Amino acid sequence: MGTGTGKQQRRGNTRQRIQDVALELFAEQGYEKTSLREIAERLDVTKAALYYHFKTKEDILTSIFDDSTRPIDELIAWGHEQPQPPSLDVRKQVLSRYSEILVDAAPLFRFMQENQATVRDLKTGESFKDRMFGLYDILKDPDAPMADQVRCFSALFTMHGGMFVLKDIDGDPEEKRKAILEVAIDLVTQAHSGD
Amino acid sequence: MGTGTGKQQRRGNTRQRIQDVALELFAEQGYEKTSLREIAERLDVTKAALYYHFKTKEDILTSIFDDSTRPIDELIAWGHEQPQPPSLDVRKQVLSRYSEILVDAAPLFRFMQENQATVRDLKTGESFKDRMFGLYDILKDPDAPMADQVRCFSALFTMHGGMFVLKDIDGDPEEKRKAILEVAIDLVTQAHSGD
Amino acid sequence: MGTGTGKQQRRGNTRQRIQDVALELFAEQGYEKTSLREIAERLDVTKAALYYHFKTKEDILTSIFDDSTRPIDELIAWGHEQPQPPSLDVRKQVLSRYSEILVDAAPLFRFMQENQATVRDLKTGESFKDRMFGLYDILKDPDAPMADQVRCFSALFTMHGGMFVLKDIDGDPEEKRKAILEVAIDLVTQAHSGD
Amino acid sequence: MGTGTGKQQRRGNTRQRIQDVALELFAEQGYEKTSLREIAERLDVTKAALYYHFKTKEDILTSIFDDSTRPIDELIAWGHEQPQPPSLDVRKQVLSRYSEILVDAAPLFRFMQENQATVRDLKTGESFKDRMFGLYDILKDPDAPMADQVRCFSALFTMHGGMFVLKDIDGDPEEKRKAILEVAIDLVTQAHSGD
DNA sequence: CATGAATGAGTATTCATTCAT
DNA sequence: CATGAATGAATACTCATTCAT
Repeated sequence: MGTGTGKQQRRGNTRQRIQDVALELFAEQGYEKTSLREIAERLDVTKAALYYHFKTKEDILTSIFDDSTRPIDELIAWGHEQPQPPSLDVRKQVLSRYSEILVDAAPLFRFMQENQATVRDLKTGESFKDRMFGLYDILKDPDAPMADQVRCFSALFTMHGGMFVLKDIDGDPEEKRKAILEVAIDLVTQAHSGD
Repeated sequence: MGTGTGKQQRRGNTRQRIQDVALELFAEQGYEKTSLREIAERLDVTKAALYYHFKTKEDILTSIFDDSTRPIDELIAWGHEQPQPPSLDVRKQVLSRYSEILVDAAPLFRFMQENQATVRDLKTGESFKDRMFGLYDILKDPDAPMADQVRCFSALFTMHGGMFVLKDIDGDPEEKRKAILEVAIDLVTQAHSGD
Repeated sequence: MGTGTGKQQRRGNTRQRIQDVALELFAEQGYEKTSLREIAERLDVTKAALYYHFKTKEDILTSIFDDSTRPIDELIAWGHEQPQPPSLDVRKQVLSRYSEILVDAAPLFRFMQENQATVRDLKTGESFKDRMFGLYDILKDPDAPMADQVRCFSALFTMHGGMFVLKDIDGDPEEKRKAILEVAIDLVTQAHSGD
Repeated sequence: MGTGTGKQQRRGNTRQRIQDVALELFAEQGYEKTSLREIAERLDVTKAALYYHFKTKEDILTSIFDDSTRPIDELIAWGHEQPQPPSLDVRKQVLSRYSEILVDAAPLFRFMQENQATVRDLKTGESFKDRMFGLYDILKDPDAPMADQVRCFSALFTMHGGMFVLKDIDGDPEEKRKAILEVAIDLVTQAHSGD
């Protein structure tokens, strides 16, 4: 049998490999600056092979996005089943679960964050925005004072920003994640007690 | 005769007009997706004319950045003159002044935020990052617990994010700015009291 | 159970179906602009399947052409058996029979007419031209004055052109065909009486 | 001074040269099969140079067409000033003038004739068709019997077809043109006397 | 101060074709 | 009988940049 490496082993999983390499390069260099030539070369296939698996460049991105995004959709769906306005506990849970999702989908989120301008007029961009507001919808209490609404947004931003800036900072990743989550939870807690 | 509008009036300030139009387009569509042809066309000059005023495309961006960024440099310089670790009052003042700077330089910041991937390997990108860490350096207390450090970062992020997300939200701009500033100040205050 | 429509029913006649769809698309959009992907998709088979039935794209066209063209070959063969120069009656019969052939093979002829440039350096193109001159050979009298030779060509052209332009014009198709045939016969009649 | 050949001399007339070479190649090989690379190579410039002068490939064709087509527009305009239905003399003059126009614009017309399928969904195709019907409108008498209407169309077709088929035939070009014109005039004369 | 003309390197995308299964 | 996966070569088009005038 023998687990052949190289050209042999890669049958059937080309589609997946394209997505992996593409996301890696998109995150590293940006969407516009990553050419299909580059992706193809790194996979050691021709550009045309990419077009066998995906209809367009945008389609590659979309497919990655749709696959990684399911957990968030589930979280949003769960949130919408909860009573409105949300209890503090629901808010905390949302943040907590979101924090874990972010860790898994880190490269994609980093990409989204850093390529907003590019992605804005792609379908992917719209979906992303929708999801952000979807989360915000769950956290927010529309009757709360403005500062408390800001706090909810801020909690989300803290988590996003934190994920990617703190890598330039010393410390254990898991510990950092927890610190970030703590601050975010603090923010919604204050927003809640303001009621 | 007469002062004439249009082509006549725009003598001598072409350089400035290029910067204005360029920033507008960069912010609207992204740096990569904005071509020099587009900038030139909107100004009703030829592409070659742009090269009379600026050495490269990047140079246009750099020049805009350097011009709009001075107030931040001054703020950082002022901050560094203050004793370390910073008093709560200093922290508050930094955020407050930064908040005003952000309002004025909104398009540039929006651009920076949305084009990180692109701008990362431009000189401009480096400078921007330096400035962010410059501000953070002033706010932070290296001996504080991690959560408090996160709070300082979070304060900065809240301000950045707030500026651009809250435009999708109802309410008077100045009021929103104040709410954002309030939350940011709250964050550093808590960070401070943790000492 | 049941004779089943769709995929089931189409056994064995795939080759024919390819030809039909191909001709339809070739006529509609032109040979170059019709891709094998398009043909395959419309038939709900893969491109590779086309290659099971035909060696090349050109081969598809050639096969259609060869199949639809037999009646003309027979007409030409018949014409060549007649005494030279042809009697007026022979000429009339040739036109008359040709008129009917044209009706049946309309899509192919339309295609040929509209894709001359493309088809010129395909085998098919050569064959087509040969056949045109074959017909002309039967009609013409090499000793007649030039104007009469033109009339013979004109008769042929009238029939070709007529078929495809008159569809943009009101009136019953069969009536139009007859009017066209009448004019064509008139032309060869005049050519003949000039002798 | 010296009339430098080669790269020197060709300043200012590049646009014209592109049109010339393009028409030559379009007519020779067809529109689709002529690539911009080929045009550029034959002119010894880069592809990008073509794009300095024309916005798209189609634009090259359109520009050629618009330039060569003016005489026909004038002829149509003149025809529309004449009383309706047209006198026999007007009809003859239209054909006669059209015959001369065709000689001058021969390559373009040959191209149009041979690339109908391709050109159909280009602006140029529409314009061409419009012009054909424009001429037909002048010649036709809507109240005449169908056969006479066919004769008018036939006259036009005879001229078009004649131009390009007769080159495969022996004889002096000018003499052939006259024979063709004679047949065409005969056709409209008959159509007229049928009134 | 600016333009007209051009370039070289690149891009995403499409196509006819092949072949092992 | 047909497909899934891939290729090589091409295509139209765009862009930042240059330079003589």
